[in-house]
Amino acid sequence: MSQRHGEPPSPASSGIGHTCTAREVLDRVGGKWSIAIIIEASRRPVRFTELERTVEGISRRMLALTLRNLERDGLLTRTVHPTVPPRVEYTATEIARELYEALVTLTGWAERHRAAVAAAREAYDRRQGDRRC
Amino acid sequence: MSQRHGEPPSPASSGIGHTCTAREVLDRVGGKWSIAIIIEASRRPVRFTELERTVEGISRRMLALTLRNLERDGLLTRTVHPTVPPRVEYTATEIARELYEALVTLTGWAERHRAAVAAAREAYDRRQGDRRC
DNA sequence: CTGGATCCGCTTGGATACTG
DNA sequence: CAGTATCCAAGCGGATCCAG
Repeated sequence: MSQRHGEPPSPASSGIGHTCTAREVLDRVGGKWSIAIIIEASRRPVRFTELERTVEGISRRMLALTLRNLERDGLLTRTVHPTVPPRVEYTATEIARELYEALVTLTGWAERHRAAVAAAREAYDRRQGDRRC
Repeated sequence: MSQRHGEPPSPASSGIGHTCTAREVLDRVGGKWSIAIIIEASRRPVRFTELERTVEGISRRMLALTLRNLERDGLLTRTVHPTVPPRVEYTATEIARELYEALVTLTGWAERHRAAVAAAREAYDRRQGDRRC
C-alpha cells in the first residue's frame, strides 16, 4: 500500500470517478470477512471468541487482522473491560451500520439475478466443455 | 473453484443469509478491475485495446481474464465481427447495468463518509505511531 | 487486433505455538 | 480470553512470448 487515500483529483463524471469511489469502498469491505463481521457487530456488541465461532471458517489471524482494519477505518469500536479474564467487545459504529444499509441494495441485486447468473455460467461452461472434448 | 453456486441452504434472517448473498456478489465484482470494466462497457460497446488504454494499470492478462469471467456470469456480451483485423466488442448486459445502479448506493456511502474514515484512519495511525516510537 | 500459455514474484491467508 | 509471531502453501497478478 504505497498510496495514501486522501482526496483524489476528482476526475468528475468520466466514469473514472465512480470507478475510484467504488474501488475505495470495495477495498475496505471487499475482504473475505469484513461484511460478516460488520453484520454481527451491527446486531450487538461481540467478543473475539464469539466472532471466532460465529463467523464460520475464519482463522484467528484473519479475525484479528480484519478487526484491526475495521477499527482503523472507524467502522468498529473496540472496548476493553479491565477485568480478569480480559473482556473485549467490538461494536459497529453508525457509519458501519449505514454501510450495511447500502449493502442491502447489493444483496437485493444478487437475489434478483442469482438464477440468471447461474444459468449464464452453466451455459458458458457447457459450451467450453464441448470445445475441449 | 470447487464449489458450485447453487441455491444455498437459505439460513434465513440470522444475518448469515445477508452475509452469504453479500459475499456472492462481492466475489463476482470484488476483483480489482471488474467494476471499471463494467462501468466502461455500460457506457458503450468497448473493444479490447480500448479497455487496455481506458482501464489504466490493467495488464493484458488480467483484462482477458476479467472479461472471460464477466462474460461467463452473463454480465458482458462478447461480439466478434469477422473482419480483418478482428474486431471484438464487449457490451454490458441489462443485469450488469442494474448492478452498476446498485453500486451507486455504495459510492454514495463512500462519498458521504470518506472524510470521516480518513480521519479515523489518521487518528489510529498516529496513536500507533506514538506507541511504536 | 485479440487473446492464450508460461514463468515467476508477491501477497493473502491458514495452522500453530506462544504471550499478557 | 484476547490476541501476537512465525512458518508455509496457494493463488493472484505482472511480464513476456506466441498464435489465429
